[in-house]
Amino acid sequence: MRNLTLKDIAIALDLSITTVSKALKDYPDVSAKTKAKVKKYAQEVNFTPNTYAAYLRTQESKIIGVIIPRLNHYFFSSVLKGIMKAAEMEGYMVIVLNSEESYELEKKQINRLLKQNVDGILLSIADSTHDTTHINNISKQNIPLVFFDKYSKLSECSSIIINDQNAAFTAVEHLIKRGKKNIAHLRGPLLPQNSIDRFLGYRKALEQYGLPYRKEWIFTCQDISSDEGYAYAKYILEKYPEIDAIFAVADMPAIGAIKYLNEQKVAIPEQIAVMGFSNWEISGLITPALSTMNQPGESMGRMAFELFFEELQLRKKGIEIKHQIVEVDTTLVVRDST
Amino acid sequence: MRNLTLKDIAIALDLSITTVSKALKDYPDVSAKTKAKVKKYAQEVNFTPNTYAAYLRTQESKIIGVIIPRLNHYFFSSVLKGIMKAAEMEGYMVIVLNSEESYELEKKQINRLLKQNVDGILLSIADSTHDTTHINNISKQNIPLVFFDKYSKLSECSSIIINDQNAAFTAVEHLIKRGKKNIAHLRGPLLPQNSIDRFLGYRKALEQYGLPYRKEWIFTCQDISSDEGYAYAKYILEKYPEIDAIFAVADMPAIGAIKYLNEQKVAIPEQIAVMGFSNWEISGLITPALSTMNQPGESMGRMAFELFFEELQLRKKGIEIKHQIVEVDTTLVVRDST
DNA sequence: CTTGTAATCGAAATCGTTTTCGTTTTTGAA
DNA sequence: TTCAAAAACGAAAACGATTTCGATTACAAG
Repeated sequence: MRNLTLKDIAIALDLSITTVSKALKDYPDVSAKTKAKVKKYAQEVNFTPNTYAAYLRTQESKIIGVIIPRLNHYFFSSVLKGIMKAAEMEGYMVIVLNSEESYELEKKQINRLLKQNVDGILLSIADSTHDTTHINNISKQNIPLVFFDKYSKLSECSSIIINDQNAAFTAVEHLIKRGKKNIAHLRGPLLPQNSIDRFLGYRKALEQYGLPYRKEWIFTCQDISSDEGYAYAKYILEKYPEIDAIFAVADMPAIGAIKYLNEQKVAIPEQIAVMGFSNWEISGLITPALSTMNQPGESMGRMAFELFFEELQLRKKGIEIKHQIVEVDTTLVVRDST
Repeated sequence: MRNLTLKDIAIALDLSITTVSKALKDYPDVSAKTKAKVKKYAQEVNFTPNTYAAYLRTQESKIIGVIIPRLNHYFFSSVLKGIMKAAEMEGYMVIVLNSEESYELEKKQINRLLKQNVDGILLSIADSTHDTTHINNISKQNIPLVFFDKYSKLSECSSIIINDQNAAFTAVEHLIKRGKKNIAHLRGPLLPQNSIDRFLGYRKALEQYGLPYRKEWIFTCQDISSDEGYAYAKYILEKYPEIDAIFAVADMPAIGAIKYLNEQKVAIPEQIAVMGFSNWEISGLITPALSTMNQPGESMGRMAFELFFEELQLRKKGIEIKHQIVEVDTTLVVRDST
């Protein structure tokens, strides 16, 4: 049982293919009677135009591509969920690709999407991406591109992000208001702007509250894993017993740190407070529950799609597009670890 | 800059479109010289055939659809990761849809995929799905369907699953070997076969080791959430202080239970041991680390794609397909909670 | 120098939809 | 009744790749 075509309908109703097509698309040169008849029949037999044939003429695939750097990762899969829900409302399908934080893979995936003729690409740049020529290829093909969460200052396009610096500032400020004076930072790697910004927010908070910034209290997590948090917590406890708080670049290292501190029966938050970043589902479930900054993944996803969709409409109308950088609010989530 | 077409190459090399197409597909009636010339040029200009145009003739979209019931869920996003990696190796793209465990939405998503003319569908049935006529529509359209993790006995098609009953048996057996005698079970809802099977495995282990099965020690988690685990742990502690172990249908309720037990300063595993199911990334990071059954999501995803791909090849060759039910091994992961 | 065969190549139809443009029919006014 | 304008419809040409089948060329044998 194959799908019906316009031809099938045309034969059934003794009309031409042209008229059927036009009736379904409400062309003005089809009579109201004919339109009604065609629409009724199409409804009955559950007809929808073949998207591949339609593409050949319209050059619209009604498919967008999404590239995320990590798949089984709470924040990114939340974003994906938001994207998919918004896409569905406008009748779009979503092809998902994984860059695994790899520059090479990201390049490859972008090319795959371009070859697939998607109507737009939503991208969260891989940590290891150091240049953007592959990304600029997207603009050359003249299809909308929207960054989410991680973006590149080198490529001019719409983005949906959080203000990492302000959020980190808020987080560290919270630790300070809790009376903490010696705050270490588990920072992320050098490449994604996010971890730089969070680091800057950390430093700014120290400055503003007159606390000394100590370089040796900055520890870099290369893959932002719990293992790193665990190891650094151990190192901190042995080497810098005066440290009374840890601000981690993400929830995972924070959770790893808590695990080690729990094992050592260190009082959290009394002896050492721990602050995460992102608010993963799990963060409220560990003991002690992790204080963190909430990053609204799902609505970021929805907004990313909406940015794409707006841009597409403008392009169709030939209106010049001005790219928007939308900053989403983060909120402080205070739990038991601070 | 639009994508190149066969026509562009034909003009550039002063050949016909036909010959270019045939050269690229290694037809025997094209001379070796011409083939080499065409292939070299196609390589240089990075030509790949337009998939939409190709589809019209071949009826192959090189896209598969995946429907999962939950997106920001460690196990399912791991499966997705495995599917996508395997699909990429065979040049397939993956459209992902979310059923949100809803029967209605699952129906809708299947129809969307059928209208999109995907080459195959990989499906993990929603918990609330009670009949399968919408699934049988897929067979009517004659496209391969593969179940993963959750499946329906009513629809005959290939599946990649674990043996839930045996795995649950192993889990409970482990608790028994640890000397636990009063083992409660946080079971899942009545609909997905998985939670029934896990329950049966639990009961079988009790029987086999001569422990009494007590109906009032079975607690049903409707959405398999940590909140439910938390609440039931509280109830258990107050009402049945003799219970010395909890086997949960999944990691999330187990984590919720541990959270409550931690708050009440109950010794885990001495007073109450807790056993999960699935082995989420986070399960090893809570305190105490959760013992659980490992469910290899990523390789299940890979194998699901492979089942689809094999079936597709057979169909192309006109060979009759016999559906396979592949059972993947689970492993016992012993940590600190038992 | 024919002639038959094998090796190469290309014209054209096809997939299903969209859209331009021309044709037919209807309508209303003169 | 006649005729122009408006309304309704359909033929046909795209879109880009695939594939059938016919046409051309090359080559060897007679």
